Amino acid sequence: MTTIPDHAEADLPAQYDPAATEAAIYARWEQAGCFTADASRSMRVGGDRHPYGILMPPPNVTAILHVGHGLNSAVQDVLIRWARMKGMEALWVPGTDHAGIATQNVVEKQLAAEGLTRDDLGRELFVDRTKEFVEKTGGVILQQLRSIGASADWTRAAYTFSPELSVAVREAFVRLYEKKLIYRGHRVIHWCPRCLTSLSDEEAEPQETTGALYHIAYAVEGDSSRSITVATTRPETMFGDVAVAVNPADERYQDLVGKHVILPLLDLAIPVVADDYADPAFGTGVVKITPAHDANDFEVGRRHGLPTPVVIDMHGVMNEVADARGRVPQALRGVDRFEARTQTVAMLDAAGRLGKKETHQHNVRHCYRCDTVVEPRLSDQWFVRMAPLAAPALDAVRTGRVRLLPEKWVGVYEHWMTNIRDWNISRQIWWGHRVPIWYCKACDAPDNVIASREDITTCPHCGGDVVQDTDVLDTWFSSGLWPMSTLGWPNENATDLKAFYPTDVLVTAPEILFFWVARMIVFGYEFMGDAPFHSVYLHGTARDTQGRKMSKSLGNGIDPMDVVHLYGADALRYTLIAGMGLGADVFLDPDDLDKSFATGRNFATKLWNIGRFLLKNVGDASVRPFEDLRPDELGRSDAWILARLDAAIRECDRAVGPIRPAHGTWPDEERAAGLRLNEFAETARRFVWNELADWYLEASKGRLLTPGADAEVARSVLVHVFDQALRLLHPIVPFVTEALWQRLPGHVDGTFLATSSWPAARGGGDTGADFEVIKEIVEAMRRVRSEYAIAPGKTVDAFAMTSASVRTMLEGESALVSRLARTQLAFVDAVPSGAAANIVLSGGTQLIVPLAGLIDVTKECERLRTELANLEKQLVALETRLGNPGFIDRAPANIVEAERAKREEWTTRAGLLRARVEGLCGKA
RNA sequence: GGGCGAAUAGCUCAGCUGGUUAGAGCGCCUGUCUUACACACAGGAUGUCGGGGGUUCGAAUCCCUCUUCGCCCACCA
Repeated sequence: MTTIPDHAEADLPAQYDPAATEAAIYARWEQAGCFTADASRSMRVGGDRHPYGILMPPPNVTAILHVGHGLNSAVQDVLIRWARMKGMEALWVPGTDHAGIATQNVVEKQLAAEGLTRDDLGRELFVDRTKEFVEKTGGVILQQLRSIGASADWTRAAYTFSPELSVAVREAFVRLYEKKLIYRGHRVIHWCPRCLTSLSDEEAEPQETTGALYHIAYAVEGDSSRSITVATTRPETMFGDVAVAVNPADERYQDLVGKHVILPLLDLAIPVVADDYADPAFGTGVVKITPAHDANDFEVGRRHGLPTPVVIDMHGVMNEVADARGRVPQALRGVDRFEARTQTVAMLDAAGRLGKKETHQHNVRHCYRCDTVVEPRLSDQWFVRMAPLAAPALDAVRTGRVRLLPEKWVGVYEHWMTNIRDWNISRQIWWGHRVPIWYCKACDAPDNVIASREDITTCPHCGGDVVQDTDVLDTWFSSGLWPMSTLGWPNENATDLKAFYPTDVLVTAPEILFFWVARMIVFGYEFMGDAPFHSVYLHGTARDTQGRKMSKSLGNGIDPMDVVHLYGADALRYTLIAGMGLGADVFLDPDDLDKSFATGRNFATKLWNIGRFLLKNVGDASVRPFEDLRPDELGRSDAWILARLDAAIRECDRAVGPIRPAHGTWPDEERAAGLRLNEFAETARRFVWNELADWYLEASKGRLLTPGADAEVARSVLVHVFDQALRLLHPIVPFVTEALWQRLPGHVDGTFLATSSWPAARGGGDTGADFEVIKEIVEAMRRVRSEYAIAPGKTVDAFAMTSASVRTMLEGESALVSRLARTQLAFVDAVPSGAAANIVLSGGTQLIVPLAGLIDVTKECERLRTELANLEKQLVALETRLGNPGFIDRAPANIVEAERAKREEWTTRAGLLRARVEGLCGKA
């Protein structure tokens, strides 16, 4: 570990070495408690500061950091560091998710490697083993987050399966149950035959699949000459058929309604029912009804009072599971569903019942955790009644209590919320919060189902034995409570809860808008009576150069830790933040990290070198306090850089945006304001690099080398401006800025940039216009030098023809012009004769550069003529506009005024240019 | 099938409620080891703002339409 001297000598390496500094800096931040929020300082509990809270989307406890986490955390860290510097009591709650199915799958894989299954261990041992695994290797990601600089409050790290959070889960479940918002339902749900659990609608992901549509002929009972044909993609489910349905309006089949058809292979008579569900336009217009294996068929079956034979078991294997005696042919029993499909088709073919087979594009749902094809299955599950809960959550977004950014997600959210379906929250796995429901074996009254906040062993009604429901809850049920449970809910008097709920911004990926975000809002209203946050920042995805999502399976991912080791956390953060528009994807090349992260790495190095320059040229002798400088002491470049700093501060503030809605709800004009972190990064970069480094530093070199009062002013301004720049950049690149800030002259031991204040614009004062003129001359002269390929070492003479005031000013800065553009500036009252380049600057100043021996007159004339032609073309367009009566009448006065002023300037410029062309090249 | 969004420089994107000669980063070209930085400095080139139509004094910006991509939702067996 390297220690950081407070006032380092100037012999720092030319290249920033993040590895040597980052870990040490982070350790010092953490030791000093920089990131630990003090709830008592929140205004909500009588403190002196506005609270500002962010809740980390808890990564899976088994996860290791990938670039998506990096991106997500970088955004949050920029915001929380910014809020902290803004003087708010900033709390970023980190934590992990026990991730039910995902974690269970990992442990099952380990067991499989040992030749074991979870059943070999039994429930209790399996849960113990998983717990042990999680304790030992879980939470690695939280450590990794430190190395990318995440300034979370680790003293409050939470875990969705901790004892505290388990209390919250039970409380929420029981309350909802008591309000009859949780109920047990017997219906067809999505079942993963590999994970052996049910899934919510959101967890069963549709994938576009090319399948086959098989036509099967069902003979009409009592009329062997007639048959009707059904079309199905899953022929193996035919053994569970209890009817065929036709549309009541479909004339083709009207006479068959009420009659029976013979189910092939089984010779079973099943009724023909009329139901609107059958679409006359699809396939043959006849649909087979398999209530136990299709959610829609289940509804049809219910409407018509049909039985529900189950012919596929929990493993996705054909079997007579329930109400299905004699329905599965002997040959198919115990056969996997896909193999059974092939065999069924062959059997139908042999029986002469198979019609055509068409290829068919359709969506097949897959398990979001293991990608197995989901099987619709009839079973008993716990559901949350969503419609009443969704209403306030929908309203929150509509009224602006909660804003979603980018706003395109609002429509998606509203659509989902208005068509919301009940949420299946029970899972038939072992790793998770056990459903807090017990069944009494003995008594029936009032019913035998007991929901309890405490574990119970006996029935509160009859004292008999009870057994707990074996299901666990959907992992998203506990995540949905995250904003409350991490702050102490259900203890409504918990200080953190009072101090920080509701929080401010939630940063996450749009993929989990419904899984997580919507449910947090729902629970927030149900249990706390308010939304958990006022802004949702939905960021994009990390993609490779071909636009593919980075993923483990494709092997196109980038390990953020590699980037940290190679270029540092700041390089990673800056590259991600600067490259990511609001909601836009980030494109990186996993095969060329050097190129991908050059932006951030180069920027960190640039900052480092500005620091080196400062330390070398300013030294660590005491510096006049900036506040003591009088306006008349400031040089032209000082005034200019201070004005630019003010502008940069304002632009950064505007980019990050309003902290929170002023009155609880976002007004329309602020709904999309702020959180433009890429604009923030770009503005800060432009200021530091293109203004501070490229101009102010260059302008200060001469001054610093000449001891005296002006050098003291320059030292003071330079330190002040760099200090402010480091503050502006700290949220994005915390390490290098902290390392440099602590080396600034006057740094007080034990203080951190991380907990210092955000810059405020000073306002008023000199706008730095004088320096702009100098800048323009330097730029013009550099162009001339480049254009005419003048040797770099050679000094050029230039004559300026300008107003007396500008002339006086320029005379005072001739040394600067000389140094920056290697130009010897003199003044004339009239354009001298002879070959020369002539440049007209804004404000009418003319620069005449004699180029005897250097200039190619033909080329110069060519250039001037082109310039003149372009200008004249623009002027014509401008005249047309100004000559248009409609424009004068309708356009706002200030626009018209601006256009007139422009005409004036361009006309003058064109005149001068024309004269120059005539002088140099003769009449055209 | 329904809904939403996008199309601007070679690439990734800014361009806010219509109004300077449409911008940035990266890339590209030309010079330069100028005493903080070659991970740098200086200079430069590049766009019928997806096509067509309309509204307007004025359109990259608003409206319609077409084309092409993307996203979300959905029970079409």
